[in-house]
Amino acid sequence: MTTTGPSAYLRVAEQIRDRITAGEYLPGSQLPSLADLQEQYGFSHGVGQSAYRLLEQEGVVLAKQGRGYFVREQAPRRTLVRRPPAGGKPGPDNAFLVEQGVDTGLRSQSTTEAATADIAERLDVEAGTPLMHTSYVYLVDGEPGFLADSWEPMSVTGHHLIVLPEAGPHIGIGVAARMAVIGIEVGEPVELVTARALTRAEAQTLATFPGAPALVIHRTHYDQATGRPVETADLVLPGERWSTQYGRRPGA
Amino acid sequence: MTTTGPSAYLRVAEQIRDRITAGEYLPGSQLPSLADLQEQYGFSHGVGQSAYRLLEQEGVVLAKQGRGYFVREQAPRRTLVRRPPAGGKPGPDNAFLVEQGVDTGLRSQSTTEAATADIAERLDVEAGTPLMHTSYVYLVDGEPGFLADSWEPMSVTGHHLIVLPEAGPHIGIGVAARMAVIGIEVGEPVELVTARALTRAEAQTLATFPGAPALVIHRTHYDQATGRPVETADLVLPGERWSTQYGRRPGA
DNA sequence: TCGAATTTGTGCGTATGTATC
DNA sequence: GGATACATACGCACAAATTCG
Repeated sequence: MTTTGPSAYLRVAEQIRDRITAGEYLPGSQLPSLADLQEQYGFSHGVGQSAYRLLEQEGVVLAKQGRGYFVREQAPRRTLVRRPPAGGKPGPDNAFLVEQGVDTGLRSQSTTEAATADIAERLDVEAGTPLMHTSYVYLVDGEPGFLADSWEPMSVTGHHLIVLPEAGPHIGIGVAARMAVIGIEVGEPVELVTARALTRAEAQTLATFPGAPALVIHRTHYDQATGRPVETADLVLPGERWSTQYGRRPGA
Repeated sequence: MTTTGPSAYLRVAEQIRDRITAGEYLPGSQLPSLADLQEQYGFSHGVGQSAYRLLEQEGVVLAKQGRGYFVREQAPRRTLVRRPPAGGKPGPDNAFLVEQGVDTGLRSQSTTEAATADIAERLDVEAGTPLMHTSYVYLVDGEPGFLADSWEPMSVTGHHLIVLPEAGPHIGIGVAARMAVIGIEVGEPVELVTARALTRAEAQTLATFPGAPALVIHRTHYDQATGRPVETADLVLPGERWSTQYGRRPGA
């Protein structure tokens, strides 16, 4: 072909997109494999891959390595409430989802590590200070919903049973309650909220595409008596599926 | 090659990144061209391009077609404080920037329009209700910093001098103060925060690229006496340059 | 004004790696 | 283990932007 129209992968992408919006391919169903496209259009499989990657970035299809490409079904957007009702005590991050009757779960893994410069500054300690680092995957309806990473200085919790946030008798009760067990009263956390693109690894566990906009919350809890930080965490929420709420409607 | 180390473009990227962080390449200076890299490392120019593209996604370098690659000089990230000190009255959106000594400005434009379904729901009115819609561009150091769009039912402010938020004697004092003028006491606003990609138009006025992750805040003010919403707004902040803070460190 | 040289961007084929069934 | 599927790396040709003579 000498016609110098839009390039091959764009034409392929458009045809597939049209078929999806026309309802020819239904949400959740499998799309033609790269080999199918190669046979159908005559281009190398890289063309089909470029087309699918474009549609993936548009949020239209989902790639599963070793299985195939699928029409994406969009989950409803959920809201994470970041402030308890006036006078209430803050619970774990998924407390208000549970309240709303959403089925939630949790996977976590703890390791000890040395503080990076970034985390050291947030916890007001020297870089290299020993920390307990816990990674969480919050599940919603059995699927990964959002991620969290928490860091606590070993000097705060190291000598107590609660040193492992998600083991022993104090599972899933939230930072404030865990700290209360060892006599530390924490106030309302300070939250720094920003937006960035998801990394490849994050996108994989969250079943989205790399580069998707995400809400990132840097949360720090302070000891109310001394004013010193006792815990800091990063919450990573895919922007497409989540919003977070600060404040409550009066009378509601 | 049977050595299965990290791939070529990752090694190249790491070396360049190290040189930048070591200060060998200074912010704003030009980096080796793809041809230079090709000669230096012996790979095809695609390897160098992949390396630079990775560094570009990390925000470390900036590509200018036809000119070369440059070490990026990053504007400092600014923080928008979304809660006043305890006991204080909320001011306009840029109040805390002014407090921090940042040079801010404002461009705005008001029109009357009918409520869309989306905005009608947020303001608890019928779709089609007449609204005053005001678009803001907040300037920081003379450059567009973030965007805001505000909607108020004409039934609330229409008979008063304050009907135009940014004209007359009540310019730039914030929603709470303006509403106080007509005898309406508003409480702390409810803010729904999410992340999405910037549209082409937004990216243009904010001097970023379309698709860049942005923080979007849906803010609603309620009349404390009646509980009814009196104003709602969308704040759009490029994620790369902004974070928003909720809560304050105790004692700070 | 124009064209050549230089620089980055895009499209696409091929080989190889890795996950799934 | 083998077949199938997607992912990554990389080379090359050509396109587009910039600069300069």
